[in-house]
Amino acid sequence: MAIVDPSLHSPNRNHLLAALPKAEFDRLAPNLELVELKLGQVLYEPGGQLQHAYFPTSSIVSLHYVIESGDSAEIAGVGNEGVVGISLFMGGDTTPSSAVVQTAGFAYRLERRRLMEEFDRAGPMLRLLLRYTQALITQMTQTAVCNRHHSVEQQLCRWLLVTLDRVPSGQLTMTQELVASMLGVRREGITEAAGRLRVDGVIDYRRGHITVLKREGLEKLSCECYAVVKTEFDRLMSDIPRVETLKVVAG
Amino acid sequence: MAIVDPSLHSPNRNHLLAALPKAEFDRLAPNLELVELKLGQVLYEPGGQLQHAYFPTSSIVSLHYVIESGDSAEIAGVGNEGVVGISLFMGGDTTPSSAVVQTAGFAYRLERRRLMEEFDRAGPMLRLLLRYTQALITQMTQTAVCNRHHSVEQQLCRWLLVTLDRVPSGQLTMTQELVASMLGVRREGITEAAGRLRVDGVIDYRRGHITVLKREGLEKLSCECYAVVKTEFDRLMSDIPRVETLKVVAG
DNA sequence: CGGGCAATGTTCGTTGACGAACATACAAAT
DNA sequence: ATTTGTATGTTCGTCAACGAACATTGCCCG
Repeated sequence: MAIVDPSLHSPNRNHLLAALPKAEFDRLAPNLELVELKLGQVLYEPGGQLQHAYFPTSSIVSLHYVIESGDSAEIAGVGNEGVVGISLFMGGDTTPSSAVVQTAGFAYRLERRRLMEEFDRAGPMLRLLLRYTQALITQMTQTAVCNRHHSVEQQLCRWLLVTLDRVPSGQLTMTQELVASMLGVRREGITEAAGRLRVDGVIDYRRGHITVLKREGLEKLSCECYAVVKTEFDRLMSDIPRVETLKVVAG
Repeated sequence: MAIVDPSLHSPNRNHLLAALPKAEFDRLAPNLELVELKLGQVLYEPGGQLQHAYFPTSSIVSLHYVIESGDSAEIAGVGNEGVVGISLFMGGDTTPSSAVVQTAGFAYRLERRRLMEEFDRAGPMLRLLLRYTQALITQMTQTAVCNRHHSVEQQLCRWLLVTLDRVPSGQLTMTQELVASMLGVRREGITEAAGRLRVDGVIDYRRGHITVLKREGLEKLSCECYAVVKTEFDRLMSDIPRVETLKVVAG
């Protein structure tokens, strides 16, 4: 049996759960189920009925859209700052997009019914989730304009920065093919852009692994979209107190 | 003094207001203020504190984003099916985008405070606004992927269809320059695409006016995005009963 | 330790959109 | 009716991204 660092598996590694007042958190805690998300796993597909909301701790989930031609694009990403499944409380239960695990890891999931019970109390949980949804909208908005006007290289840098924020080690497990699918561009386009970044000493990589060497380099080459989203995210989520010292409920 | 058809100025020409149960509508009605929105008028700008929500009746408002280079793109449009100012109730009060009047007309506006009073009752108004926000998210999502993968001509057709749904006459007051700014492309690109559509007999136009002749033609040449959004919109908003026969409160 | 295969590298022609520059023509105002 | 400004038309060269085809290389697994 593997020895597991409990801090890695505490619900409060997810910022939303951590931001809940104690009363709300304690109500939810017994219903939070730790699940392991594997690379490529699909949390929901277009039209599928979503049964759980997922609060990532160490995993990253990509909200992904596939069009008729087979081409696709990432609409937004969700890491430990957010939750997958906003359509549960926004209404409609499903969306035309899908949610795919982009980086393997863990998440806590909460049954649709439990989520709605808490949401319908119209208390802190509702305000928190709506505020987060607004931040997610900012991300989507920026993605739309970024797709229109910025180059593949700029978008790659932006994407690496966002991912880096969620993977503090800077060691990404990620093929160029996968990155290309996220950005909705050709794999060759990523190969070329990544090659330039490597020559510049900004990143290094080998088969399925990308290492960020100079974060400032990415920031310089990225379009403004990274900073805009980050700033807006911080503004929206900052006045929500982060509860740092929640005790883990002992099994 | 101009004689005005009162049905044009009834709040229930806005689908959201019309969908409210009588009790909720009656509470809000005294606070709804009819305003005329002029072409190009800016309802809010990035960072500006939004003071009212706007429920369009005959006007169309474009949620618009301008990047550092000066280039821009439309993120979504709001007509009489929706409301401008979701950040008021979602949280944050403002967004990095702006709202610009794309087609002159009327709207009812509601003070931020009044809106929040009703929203905080956690009744039908909350559910309605969240459901609409989910539909708006679908629009933004689709715009993001459309910007990545579809041609200017396809996007023009999509945009004309959306606008046509909000302007039943099919007579749009709109320069190519303005359309280009909406789609975030060059004016010449619109000239060329529109020229092809005219040759095909799908549309006709003259200085600042576009007339749709064959709607089916647009549907054929448009990308899938129009249909996806429309279908999803209908799904999300259909189980919300439309109140057709609200009485106008006499002044 | 040596396949075998997936990931990465490289090249080529093609294309859709861009940016700039300029020509034309319509509609509103004098 | 003529003017004038703005909307539309047209044509360049340029370029970033595409699609396809193929070469190479690192890593896992037998």
